[in-house]
Amino acid sequence: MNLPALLTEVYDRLYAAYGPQGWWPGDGPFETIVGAVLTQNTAWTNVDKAMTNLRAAGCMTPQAIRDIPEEELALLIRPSGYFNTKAKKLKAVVEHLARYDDDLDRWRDREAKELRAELLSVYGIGPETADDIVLYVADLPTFVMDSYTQRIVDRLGLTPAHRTYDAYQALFEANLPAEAPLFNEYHALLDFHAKDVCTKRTPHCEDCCLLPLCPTGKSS
DNA sequence: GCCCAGGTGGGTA
DNA sequence: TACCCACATGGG
Repeated sequence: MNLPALLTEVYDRLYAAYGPQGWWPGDGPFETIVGAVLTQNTAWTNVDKAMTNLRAAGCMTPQAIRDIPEEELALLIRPSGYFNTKAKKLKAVVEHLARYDDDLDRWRDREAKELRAELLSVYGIGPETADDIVLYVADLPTFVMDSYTQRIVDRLGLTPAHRTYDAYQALFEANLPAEAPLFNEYHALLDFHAKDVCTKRTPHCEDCCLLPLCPTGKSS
């Protein structure tokens, strides 16, 4: 099976097994950006506590985060871990948003790769966070990779020659139509599969929907 | 108590 | 380019 067909088969199997995931369209573009930063190497349950604190303090707007002292911001987001670092990151991000008068709708007309490159220049925004924002905020097609999705790629025997973020990402982007809704759903399905179905405790579940596609005979 | 969570930036060779 | 390491809380 060629790569486009294989990746389409993977998607179809995941979708059939789990249905639509509905990741991150709900709470508005700015909350999505905040969540993308706070969730860096952090469980979402902890991010949720920090987000609740920010809302309760009236700090869930770019201007409010610009106005609050960094030390107070750090205190609010403490439950999400790395709070000093993340406070600095959020400050850097909202500083960047001021260029657009905090109007994130302006990103929707951009080229995905160009916006991605711009975001990467902001302190605290690395490849995954940039892709989160491009895909889930600007609604532009870029494929989000993370540790879970890389693990599934590996189990499918598709590990790229250079095991870099960009190489894993290119695997999907070069072999699928560049459609934001597809990339959105695909990433969410991969993540759900790796995190909530094939956990480390049961790495090779016998009824895994991807098992027939894994060359090693082990599921993801 | 131990491991890990939807990473990133800075330093070193 | 390719590794290290610090950053830090909370749940299983």
